[in-house]
Amino acid sequence: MLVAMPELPEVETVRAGLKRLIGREAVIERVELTRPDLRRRIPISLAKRLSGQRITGIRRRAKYLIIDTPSASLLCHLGMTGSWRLAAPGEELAHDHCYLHLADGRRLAFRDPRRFGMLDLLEPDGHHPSLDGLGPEPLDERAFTVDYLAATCRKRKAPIKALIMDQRVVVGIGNIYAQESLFRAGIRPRVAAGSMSRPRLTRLIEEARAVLRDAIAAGGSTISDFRHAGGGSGYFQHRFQVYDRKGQPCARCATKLVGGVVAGRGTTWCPRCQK
DNA sequence: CGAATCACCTGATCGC
DNA sequence: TGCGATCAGGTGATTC
Repeated sequence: MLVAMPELPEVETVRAGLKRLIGREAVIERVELTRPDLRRRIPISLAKRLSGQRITGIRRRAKYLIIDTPSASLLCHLGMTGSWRLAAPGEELAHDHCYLHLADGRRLAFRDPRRFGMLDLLEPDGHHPSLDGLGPEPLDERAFTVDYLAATCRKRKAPIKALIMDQRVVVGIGNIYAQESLFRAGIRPRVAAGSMSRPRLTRLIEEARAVLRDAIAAGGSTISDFRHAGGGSGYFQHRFQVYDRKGQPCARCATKLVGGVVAGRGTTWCPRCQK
């Protein structure tokens, strides 16, 4: 089965799903933690700070989900395998790490088998070590500009793929959407960032936005243990053109796709379409 | 400083 | 059938 990890479109889909699920008047009656840590320790004050609080909003920043309350916010990263779902009464799955018991009797479950995710408190001032220093949102046309990207790439010898996956440069793009963006833009992943021309960077920005928008519109991509908020049925399986397709024919020219390790991750590209 | 490498973790897959 | 090795990847720490 084709797999896709939670990158910007998937997190955005979870955000939208949770928001619809929660509705207008949701109150967190109680927070139940089933373990003290994920990849990092979960603060013991988290349950106390969020219990009894009304949910005032659900946001996304980069690949982070933020559930706001007047007291503090819940900052959540899905890591590789994190998911939120509406748990059926009495349902407890392996790797359920946190339950938000709502005042209306419903229960939201955070599950993350691999525990690469994160649950933390975000103070009302909005500052957090994981958020400070993040780059612009790729869909923010005022912040993620070709001027900005060209200045960032200048004199950098790292592969362009490494740059666009670097959350300090631009957020939300992981191994999958980096590969898809580069394919669509006709750029080889190993090209040195500093050697990219302005027109090519412009094209890359456009294609990255396009593929992210497509995936959001399609409801995010998915993996076998990834559930959309609400656990709905029939979630869409996004069609990738290069990710995990090494050895298969290019969708555009039918040349056999090649692969290697770029920026420390498995990477596939078309040797003919991408220069 | 930039760039590369490793650690974290479980489940899926592969070879024998 | 079973079992060990390998791989996947976001982030953050470490190394060069």
